[in-house]
Amino acid sequence: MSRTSYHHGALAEALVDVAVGQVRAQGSERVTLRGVAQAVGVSPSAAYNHFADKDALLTAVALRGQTELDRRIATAAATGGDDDAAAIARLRAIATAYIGFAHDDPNLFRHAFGPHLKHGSSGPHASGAYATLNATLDDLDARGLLRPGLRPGLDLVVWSTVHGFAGIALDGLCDWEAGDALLDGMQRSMLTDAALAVA
Amino acid sequence: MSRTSYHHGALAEALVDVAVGQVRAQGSERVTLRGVAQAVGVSPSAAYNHFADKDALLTAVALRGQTELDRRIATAAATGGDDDAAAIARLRAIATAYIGFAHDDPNLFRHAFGPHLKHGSSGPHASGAYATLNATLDDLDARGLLRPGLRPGLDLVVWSTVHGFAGIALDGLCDWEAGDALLDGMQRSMLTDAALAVA
DNA sequence: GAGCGATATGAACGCTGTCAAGATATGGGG
DNA sequence: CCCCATATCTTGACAGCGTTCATATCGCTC
Repeated sequence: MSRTSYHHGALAEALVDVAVGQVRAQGSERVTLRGVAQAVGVSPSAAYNHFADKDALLTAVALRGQTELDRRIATAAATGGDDDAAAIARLRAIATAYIGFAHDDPNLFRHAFGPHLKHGSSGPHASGAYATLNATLDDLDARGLLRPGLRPGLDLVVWSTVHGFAGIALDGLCDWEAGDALLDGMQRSMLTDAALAVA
Repeated sequence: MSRTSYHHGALAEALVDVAVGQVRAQGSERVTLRGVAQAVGVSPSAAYNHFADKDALLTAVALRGQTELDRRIATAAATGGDDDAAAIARLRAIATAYIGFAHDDPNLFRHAFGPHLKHGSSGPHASGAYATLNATLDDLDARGLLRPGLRPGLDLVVWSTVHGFAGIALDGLCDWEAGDALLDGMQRSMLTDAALAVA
């Protein structure tokens, strides 16, 4: 960080920081390369020393969004004790965190998915959030809390359900309050009667 | 429809038609008011006699997408006979049609949801597709094919799951081929063992 | 200290959405 | 039958956008 204004020192990071803020505040569609550069206090063309084009910058923003989602999921999964009730609560907490991110940060969530995503590995989502969900479901299955035969493919079902609800609520097609009922319904469909009694 | 080129006669409809085509082909982000006008053979500002701005035109396109989705769902729901197996197959056909629309027409599907959607009624999706899904689930419940206690809220769960998978596959986060496994898992979680045997 | 690569600037280009003013077609009332 | 009010389309212009290119400046190495 130089005192002179000519060389910034960490322009790339600063640009992404500001861009994330503007995507959050205005939605990715309204974000302008020129506007981001001006907010950083730099000329528009300076950005091209660090990003190939505007899309590259927005891709970096999308990646930040994914990271933030992973962080929220990890935090949610790290709570509770070791008993069956805690295992069930953990799944619920993960799902709630996912929906909560979409609710708290709608513009960043929308941008984190969508065309700017880089699908490096074709496998279902190489991110940490998906691994966390898988581990949580494995735990539930090992405890015998999952209805028999349901575990295979359940990760994708749960992820789709939560992700789909986030999108639907985000589009104003249903109220966020319906999220609790959704998770209730999801749990009723996958847990054993004994597990439901514990939960 | 005049022979002279000055008055078009049905510009509004023509603009939406072309705009739908361009959204389909290039994605809504790349569609240009000027490009649409030129394709129709009209000056850019002519569009402002029929639409307040570009967003209004894109909203009309989104509505067309919703209509197309409704049409596909209705077609899928109109198949099969009156026995239990047909009722189950109907649910599957609806879900497959939903995912199929996203797969066949990714750009239009993406645009049909998202910021350009007009959420007139705050209730969950006033469209025909949602009513069709509800009726199908009611039918399954009346036949006793649904696990007890699952019906309330199941509409939102199923819709979220299918919609979420469409979005996930659309983003390249998992393969479209996983759709069958997803629907299998969904059915396993909601149908009775007897119903699964019939299916 | 000289020079060199990385980094930032400024002006320019073509494209975009949008608007105001003028031209033209259409349809209903004298 | 004609004429005018009105809806419709064109032309020309404006500001703002992403992007590029030539130029200027910094900071590091020899």
